[in-house]
Amino acid sequence: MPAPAVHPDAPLAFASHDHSQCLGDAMAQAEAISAATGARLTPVRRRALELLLESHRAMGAYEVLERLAAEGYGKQPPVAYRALEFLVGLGLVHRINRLNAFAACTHPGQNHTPAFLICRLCHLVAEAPAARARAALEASAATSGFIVEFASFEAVGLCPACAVGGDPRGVQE
Amino acid sequence: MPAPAVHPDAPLAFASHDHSQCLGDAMAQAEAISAATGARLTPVRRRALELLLESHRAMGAYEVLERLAAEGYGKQPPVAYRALEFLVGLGLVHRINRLNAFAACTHPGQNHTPAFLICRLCHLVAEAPAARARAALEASAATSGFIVEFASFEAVGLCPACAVGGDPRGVQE
DNA sequence: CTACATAATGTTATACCATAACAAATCAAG
DNA sequence: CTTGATTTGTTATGGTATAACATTATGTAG
Repeated sequence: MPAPAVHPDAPLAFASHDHSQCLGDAMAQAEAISAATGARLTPVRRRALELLLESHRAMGAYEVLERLAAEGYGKQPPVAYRALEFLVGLGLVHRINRLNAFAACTHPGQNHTPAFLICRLCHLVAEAPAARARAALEASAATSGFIVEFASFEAVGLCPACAVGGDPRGVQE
Repeated sequence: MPAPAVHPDAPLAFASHDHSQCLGDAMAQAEAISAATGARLTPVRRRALELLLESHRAMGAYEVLERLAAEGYGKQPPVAYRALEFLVGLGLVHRINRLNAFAACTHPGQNHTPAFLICRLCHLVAEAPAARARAALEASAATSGFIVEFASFEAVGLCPACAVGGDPRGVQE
């Protein structure tokens, strides 16, 4: 799929909330997790995470790169991809395959299997708990002897706001 | 050929089975679905589907293209992408986002929400029933007022064969 | 403190995935 | 047969991602 079909100002969560606090919390969590695992949350990595947390939406790697470059970091793709890879490895950021994009985890540290809810109209993306879905998937997989190591759940549909607003013709899924 | 008597909701790829029959059945289904919807299952489209059915794996668009080109069809990307798009539209082929690849549906025509089980060692892909997982996801989404229209379930792990063979150091993906 | 090993950053170059836009061929219907 | 829509094919381009290597920073053992 082409470019970030990600809406410029689409927040990551549907509900309004204290944004600066959720950012602070997440960064504190990131610090803690990094420290606990001995991983180094270097300036680029930290900044990449902040960018994702601030925007509260899914961003393409090149979009992250653009912002990092503007702040004096490297200007080539690997700069962004490596920072994102690091963050994904620590569970601080999730990759959304359907969008070829990345989003900061809204509740890192917790043992969770996230599901992503992608609104096809406003492109808002939210993270929902998927523990039960994962259990069901694992059960289904076990029937054929398959062992699930990683599972991704991505849903396309209508967020609360767009659902009430009617359906101004499909943007497709 | 009439609708197949059986297509138990079980992943075919991992189990041994009469491959030529499963291919034949699927092609018959494809014919039927095309006819029913007035869609034209032209030679390129038909061949693209056969290629996917034969390999029983997910294939990238360029891999499909390569094979089509070798058989005298067009040599440019849109040739493959258009055939695949057509097949996806009819539900005969699924797109696997995680792999940026496509796999033939193992039981087309049936109303199903598929989950893809991707072996990280041998790269075989099986389709497993995900009705319960979908129900769980919908329930979770409903909590935040989100309406699920399309859901994708993709699991990476070990297929039965690779699981017993031990873990020969990740071919990973 | 120095020297070494390791990890992180940055670069260039390239590969892979996907689509837009247009021309030619094909087909279905009147 | 002619018309209009669909399909196939092309060229060209754009978005996504990684390999490979040079340089710099960091941590650690001596």
